[in-house]
Amino acid sequence: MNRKPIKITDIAALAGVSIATVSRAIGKSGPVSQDARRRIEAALLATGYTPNNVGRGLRRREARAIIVVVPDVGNPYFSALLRGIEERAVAIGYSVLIGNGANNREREAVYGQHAMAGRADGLILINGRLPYAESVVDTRLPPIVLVSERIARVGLPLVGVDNVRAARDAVSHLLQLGHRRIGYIGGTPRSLLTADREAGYRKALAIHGLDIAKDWVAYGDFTVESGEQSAQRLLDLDRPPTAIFACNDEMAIGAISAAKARSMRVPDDISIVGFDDIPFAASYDPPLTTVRQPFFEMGAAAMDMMIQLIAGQVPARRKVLLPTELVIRKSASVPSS
Amino acid sequence: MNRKPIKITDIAALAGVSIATVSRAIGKSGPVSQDARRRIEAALLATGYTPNNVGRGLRRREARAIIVVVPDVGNPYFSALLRGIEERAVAIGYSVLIGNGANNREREAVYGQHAMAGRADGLILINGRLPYAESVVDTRLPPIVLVSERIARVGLPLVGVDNVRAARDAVSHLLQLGHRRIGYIGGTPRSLLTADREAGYRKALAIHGLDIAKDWVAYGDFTVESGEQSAQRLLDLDRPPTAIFACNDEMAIGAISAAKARSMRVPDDISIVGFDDIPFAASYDPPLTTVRQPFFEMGAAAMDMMIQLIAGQVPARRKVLLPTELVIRKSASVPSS
DNA sequence: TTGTAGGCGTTATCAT
DNA sequence: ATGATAACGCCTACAA
Repeated sequence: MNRKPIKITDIAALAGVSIATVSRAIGKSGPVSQDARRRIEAALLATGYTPNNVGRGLRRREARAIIVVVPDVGNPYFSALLRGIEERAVAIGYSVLIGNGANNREREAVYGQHAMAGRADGLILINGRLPYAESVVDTRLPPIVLVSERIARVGLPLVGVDNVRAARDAVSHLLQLGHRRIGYIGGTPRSLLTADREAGYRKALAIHGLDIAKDWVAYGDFTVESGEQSAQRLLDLDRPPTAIFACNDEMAIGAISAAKARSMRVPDDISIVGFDDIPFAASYDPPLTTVRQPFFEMGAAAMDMMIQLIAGQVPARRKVLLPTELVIRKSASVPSS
Repeated sequence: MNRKPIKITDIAALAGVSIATVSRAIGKSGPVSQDARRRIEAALLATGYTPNNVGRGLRRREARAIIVVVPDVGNPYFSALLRGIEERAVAIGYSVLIGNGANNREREAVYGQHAMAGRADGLILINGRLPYAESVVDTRLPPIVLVSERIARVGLPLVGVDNVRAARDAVSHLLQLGHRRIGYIGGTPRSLLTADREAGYRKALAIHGLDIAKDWVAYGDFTVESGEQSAQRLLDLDRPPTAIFACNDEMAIGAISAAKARSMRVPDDISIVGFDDIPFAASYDPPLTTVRQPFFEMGAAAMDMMIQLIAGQVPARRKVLLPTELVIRKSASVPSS
């Protein structure tokens, strides 16, 4: 219990030099004689000294940490993103603080506070919502980078994918397989993700000159259960779709459940395509055909952008769109009818 | 880009008092007159001032943050754990730094360094491995709490479950259903988790006076693929087991895949039980019968213990074992043969 | 090449 | 009840 940290003074005493020299030696921030350097390094080794981050941070006016606010750490979708961020952060000696928004505005606001209290030098938001009143935007906040979901009306730097295009490609795949009646399951209607992917869906059908029955579009809330329920609605129609494009993999899995529950085979009786390619997509039965988002790369790109921003540089692009890839597995095939 | 933080001096000037009084007012650490308090609060409101965490940390010699080292943030298993930790941490104004060990000793060591650099007041380890040489244990490190996996030979405080007992209960369930030939798929052989759960498996069979054929035990590495391969080995036996208990859900899912691949029906032709109850266990086909670990509660308990440790208190118990629960879904039933 | 000293923003001690 | 002032651990002019 009686931890007593080693301080720069201890090293200085051991090496028989001043703390300034030690600091210069450690930070390579100034000239140090061979002789002094040798003795300092010996002391360093003997003690295992590591500079105190708090003292250093105070002096340098930085925290060397960033906060990542996610809507819910429970979502597997974020883990690869976090890995990407973490990978880059660690490389330059930054820490990643995880902020679990818990889908809750107040909880998210806590991290805005933390940022303003100097706990972090930057904020990466993965939830499409600002953790503070918009009025504060330009004053006491560190740099902010958005990932995945843009925020309406706010021109913040963003790393994401082209959702419209990706959705269009996924639905085009279904069309090429021969489907003509294709349903869409969106997430929460207000989400821009839902809207963008729906736009892509509509565009693909429009290109083929196909009309969309109003009944073919249903909205859930990104959960497996909501996907199940939405699919039930679509399947209950008089002329149900022969294929469904779901806005994320969880809902696609829910849709498959719903189909199986009424003894339909996937993909023989109905084709289903998801979005994200979460870790479990490949292990599901049938393995999910889905749009892969390059989560790791997105996280890395976001952190790279953040590093530039923190350094006071203007990033090359304020909007980085990474390519998606349609991963064709077994949940979609030619229509039977 | 020209953020200029508000400092305590600004508040003092605005309120017409000394910084000492402001500090007392904010921290409720001393007497402040009604009048002064009113003026200070007005200034606080007007500026939106938040005390700088770094300055405070330096003075108070604390970081008000803890580091959680996980083997791989990509694993869904950890997310609920993180939520539990985060929930408690946030309640007392602590930050959670996430340390992605990436199953890599060097990467893990980084977080030991961070801790020693005063970046965090505590270390929660979820990987059964120390992020530093054992020789440093008692010197410059903050309090440590282990979660889930104990570390051999090191008497650190632990929050987990009774793996032996939980595994025994799961296998007993299989026995009660009527199975007599039961296989076990473990994780990496060196892992204590693997060993403990295997011990429970053996104990259950021993109680029933059943012998275990050497071939019935296979080891993977906790991944879906390894579960698939291990199950193939078991299924290839002349007299294959009628049921398999897998050390975690991923491997159980892999085992189900393997069974399906050879046109066996689960649970009709073979019963499979997992461990963990990860989010996807319920959505799989068939929904997985598994041992639920109370991850959220484990995280919360670990953080509670950490809070005590940081406060210099001796925790009530150095080893907290939380109850597991066998969740009976559809992947195990009475044997057909 | 080296050391002294001031300051980063806050809290705590000690007079007043 | 209040206000100077001295730390906290580190870095960096500046002087030597």
